[in-house]
Amino acid sequence: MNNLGSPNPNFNNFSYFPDHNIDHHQHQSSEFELSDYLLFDDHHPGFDEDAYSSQSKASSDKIIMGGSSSGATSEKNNMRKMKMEVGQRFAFRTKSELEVMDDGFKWRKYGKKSVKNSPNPRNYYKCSTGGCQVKKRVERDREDSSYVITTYEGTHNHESPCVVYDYYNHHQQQMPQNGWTLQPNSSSSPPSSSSS
DNA sequence: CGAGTTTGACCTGCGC
DNA sequence: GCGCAGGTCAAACTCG
Repeated sequence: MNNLGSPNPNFNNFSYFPDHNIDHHQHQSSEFELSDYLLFDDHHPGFDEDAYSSQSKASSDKIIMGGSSSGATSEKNNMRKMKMEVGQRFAFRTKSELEVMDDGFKWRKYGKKSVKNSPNPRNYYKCSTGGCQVKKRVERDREDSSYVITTYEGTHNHESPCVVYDYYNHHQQQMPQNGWTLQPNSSSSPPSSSSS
């Protein structure tokens, strides 16, 4: 993984661990750590999480890159492509016992698939905020099931609900600190408020 | 009762 | 053209 340190500027309200914290060979204390992250965007088609997580070539990348493909596509097919063309993709790998990271957004699970060559199923989530088309895929690393590979696709068109919480915290100081950065769902020790 | 999850079916693209 | 694999849909189900 060589493209570390390229946080996606379009990924709203998403914070990144600094490079020196990214070392998946030195996990010691925390039950969760960000180990790797990848940025996929229209200008770097070579970086595809499928290439990262498997040897198989995926079709979704082509779908994103190619706005209009064959032309002989059905309306439904076009709809699919439109849905896919929601923005950038960003994948990262974390060491965590929990699969679902609480990144501050509200996700709705819409599918689950067993993946070939992987004992672990892949889960599909959509942002449940109305009008937001961001999706994410969550699956365990096939080579080391203690790692979770999360792939985000698209850009949120709204603020993270936890930003509201942060705002509320600053002004009311009553709500429990709800760190919205990468953290396991049930974690009670979020990284200290990351918003400056 | 509404929101979220589960899960089997369906659709599409790709490789052979 | 066929089969496989990945991704999505949607009805049924669960939970608060």
